[in-house]
Amino acid sequence: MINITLPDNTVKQYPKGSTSLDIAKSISEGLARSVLAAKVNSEVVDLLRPINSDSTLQLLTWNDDEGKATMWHSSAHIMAEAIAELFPGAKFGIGPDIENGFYYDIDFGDHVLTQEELPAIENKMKELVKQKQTFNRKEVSKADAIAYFKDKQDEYKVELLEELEDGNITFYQTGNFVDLCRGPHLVDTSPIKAIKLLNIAGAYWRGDENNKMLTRIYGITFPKQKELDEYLKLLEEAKLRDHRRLGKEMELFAFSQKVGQGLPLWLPKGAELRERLENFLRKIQKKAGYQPVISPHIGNVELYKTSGHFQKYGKDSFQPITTPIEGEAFMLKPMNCPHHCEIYKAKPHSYKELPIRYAEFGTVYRYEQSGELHGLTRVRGFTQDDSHIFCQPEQLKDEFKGVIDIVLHIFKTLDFKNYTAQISLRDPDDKTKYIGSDENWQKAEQAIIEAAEEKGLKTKVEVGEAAFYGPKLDFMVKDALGRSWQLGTIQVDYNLPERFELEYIGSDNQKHRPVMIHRAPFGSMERFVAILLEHTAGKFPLWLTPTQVIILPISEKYNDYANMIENELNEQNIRVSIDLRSEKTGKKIRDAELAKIPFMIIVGEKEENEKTVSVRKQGEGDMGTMSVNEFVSFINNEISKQLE
RNA sequence: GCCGAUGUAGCUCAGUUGGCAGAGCAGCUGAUUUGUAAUCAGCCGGUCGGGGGUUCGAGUCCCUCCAUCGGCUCCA
Repeated sequence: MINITLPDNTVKQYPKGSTSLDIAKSISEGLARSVLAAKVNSEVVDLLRPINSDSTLQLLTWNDDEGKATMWHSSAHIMAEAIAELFPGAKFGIGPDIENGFYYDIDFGDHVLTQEELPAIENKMKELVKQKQTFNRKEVSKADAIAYFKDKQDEYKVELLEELEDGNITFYQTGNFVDLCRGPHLVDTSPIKAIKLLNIAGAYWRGDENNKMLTRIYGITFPKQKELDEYLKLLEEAKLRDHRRLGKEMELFAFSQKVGQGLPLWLPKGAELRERLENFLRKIQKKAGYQPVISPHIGNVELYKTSGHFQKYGKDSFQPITTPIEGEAFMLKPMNCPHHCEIYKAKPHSYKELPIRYAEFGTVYRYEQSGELHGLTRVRGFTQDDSHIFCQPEQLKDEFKGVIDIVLHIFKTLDFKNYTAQISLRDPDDKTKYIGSDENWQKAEQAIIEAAEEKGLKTKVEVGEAAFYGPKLDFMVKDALGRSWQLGTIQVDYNLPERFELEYIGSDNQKHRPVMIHRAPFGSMERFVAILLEHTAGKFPLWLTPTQVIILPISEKYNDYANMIENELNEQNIRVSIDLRSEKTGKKIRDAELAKIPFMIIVGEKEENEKTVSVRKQGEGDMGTMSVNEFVSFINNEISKQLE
């Protein structure tokens, strides 16, 4: 007998060699039906894997991420099986589960798979699932495995196999389809009740753009049709929150083919909104001891050779502008740091001045690949809420923590709850991508890790994601469709101060090198506004939204009174508009609701006689009648609550 | 940049085997004077993404470029 410890710490005895499924059955039939995989001693395994020694066991169902992952991974196999039947000769790359579903990368040879063919694959999958096919695990030797896939002429699997260690290789078979796979998998296909193949995309084999591009098919499965329907509805609703759509509807920004792709045009309402965001941060920065600076939009190529950016990105930038006579070369500013370094150098500095914090809403231009451009989140011209902090080495950690505070304050004010704090470190195996000494990298990475830890941030470490001059702490936030975007960023840099030979005079009367922090709490105004749009579905907080109040007179008879209220609100710095059309009130309310204006003021005979206003809150309805003064203090109170 | 898809009025979308470019909303004008999510009528609005080709004739077929969308790659 062996002892099995369940999640609630109860210990039960089972015969040696019992499977997780046996144990599930012994607990309840219902559990046995819904269990998808098992976590035995923190390893997720097949339900049919025998357990031979005392273990902890967690039975994984659809409610566990690992349970979902197992089902989706198995679904990827079934999709591959369906494709192998429908498209003989198709070769298979990799087919993992992902956050929402699964994909498989497939080489269809000369055949170009179209969206129209997906239902046929889906139907085949449904057919296979109905057969209640089992997932049969088999351990194979490396030589046999390679021979099998060589025979099938599947060079992708052969390539994968050649990198695996012998004695560690397993196949999984469903029906006639055999796949190289570590597992785990479902016992059989019966939990898969609803299937949807979502889209087709190209993907480079092994993620390397020098390799062949395979066809990637994304799909998702659920244990209930209802859950699939709900998921598809969610995707539809996400489209309504797309910032590109909302930005157009709300007249915040636009693009023009004539101006050029990736070059956003801020419309009046968007420009004002952005200004409010900038002023919000300016106020915070002023309090935190930042000083504004301004630098030009172009800089001599020599500047970027000094910083190292030219060597690293010169080829992929907008190419230098050359002067007609002297032949000097200037680049469109792709980042602000080199300029700020030169501002620092404009005069000698004492240790008593440090930290020096230069801040600039700096517009930069980067030649992003055309396929990468995406609304306001990835553009070729954008404005960073940039700052560079120059400090003594011993001040670094406190400064870094101060910046974390600013980022968190902004996220809290704008209600970003689901962010990931990502520590991006250098890839120690590929140092060619980076500049600077090992010692400085070590110090910089240590500083970030410690500061994040001391601030109690839950962080995720990504190796190889650092900037070429230093490691960073990035705040990642998801858009409506779940795609992750970097907003705030804080970076430690020992390298640029060296390259620019920055100095300060220490208390010992000797020259010392400052450490530099690059930081942008919003990231860029463009991307931040985009993500904020998607999070709020265009219903910005009151302090930020373009129009706070709209006045709706019941009929033209009350236009004069409405105009009077408008003037009073204007004088109180409330952003107010007025709907003087000769439409019925219901129509005016509908339009104001759709325009996402937070408050409507409705005035007619009653209000004019009583010198009051009727207030309606967007999305909620009638709030009753009050005086103009009461309304103004109500609004101001709401705003100060949001900004505290 | 790569793979695939898409591009018709400001927006959402029709447009038959190639045969006179349409609707709703928005906008403008007028009527109406309205009480908490759509009043009625009329009018305006198009190089069918650009260019080239096939054809008696192209929104429709072919080529090419551009832009957009979904991914991949990249992201200072």
